[in-house]
Amino acid sequence: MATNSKEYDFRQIEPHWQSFWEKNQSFKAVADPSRPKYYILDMFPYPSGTGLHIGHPEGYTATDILARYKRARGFNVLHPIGWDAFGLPAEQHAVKTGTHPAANTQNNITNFRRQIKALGFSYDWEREVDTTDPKYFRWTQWIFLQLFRKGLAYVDERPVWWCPELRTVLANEEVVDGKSEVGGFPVERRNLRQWVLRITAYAEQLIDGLKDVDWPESTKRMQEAWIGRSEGAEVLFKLEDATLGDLKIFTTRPDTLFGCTYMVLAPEHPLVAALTTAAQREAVEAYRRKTAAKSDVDRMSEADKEKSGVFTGSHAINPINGARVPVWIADYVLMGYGTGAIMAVPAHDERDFAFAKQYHLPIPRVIAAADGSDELPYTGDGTLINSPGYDGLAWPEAKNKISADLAARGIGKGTVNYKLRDWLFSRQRYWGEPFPIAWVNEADYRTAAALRQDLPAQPVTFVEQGVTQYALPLPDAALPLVLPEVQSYLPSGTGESPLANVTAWLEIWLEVRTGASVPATQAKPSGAAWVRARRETNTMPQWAGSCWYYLRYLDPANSAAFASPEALKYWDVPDLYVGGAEHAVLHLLYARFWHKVLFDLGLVPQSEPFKKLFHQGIILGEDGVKMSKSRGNIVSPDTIIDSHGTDTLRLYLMFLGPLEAMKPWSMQQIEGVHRFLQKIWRECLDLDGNVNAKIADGEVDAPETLRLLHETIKKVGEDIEGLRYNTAISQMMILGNALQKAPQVSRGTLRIFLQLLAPFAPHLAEELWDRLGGAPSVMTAPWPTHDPARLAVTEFKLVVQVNGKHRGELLVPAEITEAAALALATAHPKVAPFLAGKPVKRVVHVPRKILNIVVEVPSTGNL
RNA sequence: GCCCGGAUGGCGGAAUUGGCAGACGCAACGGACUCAAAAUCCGUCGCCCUCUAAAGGCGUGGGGGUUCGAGUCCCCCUCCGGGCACCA
Repeated sequence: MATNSKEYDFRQIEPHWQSFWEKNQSFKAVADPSRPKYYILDMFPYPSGTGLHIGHPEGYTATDILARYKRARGFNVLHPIGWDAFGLPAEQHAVKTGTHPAANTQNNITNFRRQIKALGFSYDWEREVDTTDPKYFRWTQWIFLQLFRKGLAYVDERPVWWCPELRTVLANEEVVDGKSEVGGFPVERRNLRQWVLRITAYAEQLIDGLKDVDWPESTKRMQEAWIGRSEGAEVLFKLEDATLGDLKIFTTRPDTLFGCTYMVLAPEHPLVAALTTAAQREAVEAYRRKTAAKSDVDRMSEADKEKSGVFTGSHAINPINGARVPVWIADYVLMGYGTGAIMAVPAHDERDFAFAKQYHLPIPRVIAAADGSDELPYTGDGTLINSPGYDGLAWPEAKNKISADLAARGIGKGTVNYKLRDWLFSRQRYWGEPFPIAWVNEADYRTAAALRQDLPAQPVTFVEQGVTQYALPLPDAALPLVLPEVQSYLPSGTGESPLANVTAWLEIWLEVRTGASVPATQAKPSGAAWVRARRETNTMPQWAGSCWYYLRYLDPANSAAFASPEALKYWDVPDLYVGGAEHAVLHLLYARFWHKVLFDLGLVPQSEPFKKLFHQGIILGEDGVKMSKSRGNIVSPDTIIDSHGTDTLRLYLMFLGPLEAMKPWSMQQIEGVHRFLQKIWRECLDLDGNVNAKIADGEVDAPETLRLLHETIKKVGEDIEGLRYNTAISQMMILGNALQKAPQVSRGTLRIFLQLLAPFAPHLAEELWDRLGGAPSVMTAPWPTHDPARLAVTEFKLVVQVNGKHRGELLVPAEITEAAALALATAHPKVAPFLAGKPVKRVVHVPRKILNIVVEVPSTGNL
């Protein structure tokens, strides 16, 4: 039932149809194996306190248009939304105000939900997920336990940013120029106990899988570069002091082994102390202290500055030629990559070259440049020189041969290294998923191991003050482990999370089979399965909840599994995933990692989670720069919905330009699309709100109008499939203008027009569809199909060129021959003068497009 | 430094496999309607030359090339945006 508004009163019409959809559950998705499904996913938002940003509706409108279109094409569409609601801002707000972060989070969600509903998106609200809901994070914890059991989670000391003034750990992005972003206090590196996920075990699979997905090439390349696979060899160098064993290095260039004139160890390398001679000890120790005080960031920012390092006093033996080479330490070699030790070949490596110059080390050339140049360092192709036994070989050949020779001697083997590091998976925070882990002593762990089948093959341990602690997972039945109430959301002050202050929750008696617990201050319950335990105080990072939410949408209320096998099979993974390019690496890599683990465990049917990915572009402020509070150029969707309506906002966001482009907002341009919608309203209804008198039943449309209609059906459909909404809208404007100029329009034509418009401006389309006698909803009408016969033309405009220059046009029959066209062209009054007296050299005829007559140009002597 | 992406009127942008550059929209200008304004409708709208027009010339960041024909393909360069950055 439509409204009775006489003019385009979007303030009445839009809420009216939104409540119609809600009442009719128009977007509810029900699994139905007899129908083809289409799963279209948005990156779910973090519900911030500032509300929706104009960038949100850009991506969400794009997916909504496709969702509505696919429904009209007969697909069973799954289009869900939810909240990535754990996160730092809510926690900081809690620290400031003392209110529970959950309360603030729920307020923000309520506001986001209101804003998103006002935009008229066709989400199935019954599938809404909230990562902070224990019913949701129960399964986040459960998946973590699967990783834990598989040996993919471990505990290690890792350096983190610590701010003594704020008494808290800071994330990398909260540290700016060595100071805390909040307050500007100095920060330092501190080693703290951290959970780490073994994502490196999946490095190869994560690269391989990229071959099978339809993603932007740039995003695939970024992930590839992030994983950073490189093939090379590990080579053993004997140390001069044979009691110290061998020094293992990694190189991608074994062919340059003869050019090695020194070795470099990372300052943290375990052999450094033993290698350092008495004479060098003081200098080495000083250098190591200096390096330890620096962060990775400092080490990086000094990258382009001078190299630095210290000689250890010891020497190693080059296995290829027995040469005695000095061993140095330098911070340009990183302990975290390869073996933390390199052979330096200054002639053919920029970094080694800079270092050798600095410390006056020899730089012998062993690769002759292909172009004969003698500039150093030289890192290009060439053939070996100064390499007895290998001289004259091209370097790839030499690489193979030297590798093989070293392997035969048992002192080298081919290796693959990755830049990818294991994933630091814990935060010293309150507002995150608690780890379902309790720490126990060795004897109690043995007790548990005897009673349970679900512990990892190797126990996860951590040595604290000389005592080895064992990580005991809670049994599945004990999930979710919820956050305790705390007195203060401030960190503990020791670098541990606020959870470390909650003694009754933290120090417990634990029943190892059921996960039941009582505070340790109470008497120990009787029974051999009760042990003394301390809960894990870290919480999971915000990435955790977003790693698998697309699976929960399939079956959001399931309390027996994260999703049923039937739901996983029917809905499958998203057919399209739309979100910002800022998640190109982290979120999209982490989620792929989890999905592959679930696949290997037989818990999901496919090895990649996101078959097709698209990044919407950024919308800049009217001043052409990124929207920000400080610039005051932020546009709020609420304001525009109030002034122009959500249909106008949706249409304008899509009309701005290509979806993937970065483009500026313009308040003037939005008037254009608003006028277009008003024009359509007037085409359908007169000033009294009655059906426009020019609308007639029957065949009243001119043939050219019908052709345009069918061209538009074709183009709009194709453009929606290709996410080219800007050109789809411009085609609809062309048709709208033509209908306006026609003296009469058939009701059928107008109704098709409204169907095409419906995915873009659904409220207006519903209203006018109803007012023109359509029922019960424009969305239930099947998508129109174009009739190819209507597109046929009998004659067309042929462009005539002379020597490639446009000289005239001919209206000719569709199937004209080249000879006939040439005859017409030579007689053409605008063309003839350019042909007069000049012999025709050649004629190029592209049927239906162009006729180019190439003639001899008499030389004019001088130009 | 390395790897991507981009540059088209006053503005946002359009242009199958190379085939009428500037669709569509904004702004601007002229006209109709109106007492007037808004709204709406009709028209003009890349630059140069020209009284206007006809006709012509130039034109897709810059320079070269391939081609009957280049916004589109190739080489070099400038600027802008994004990512990575001592990974041996």
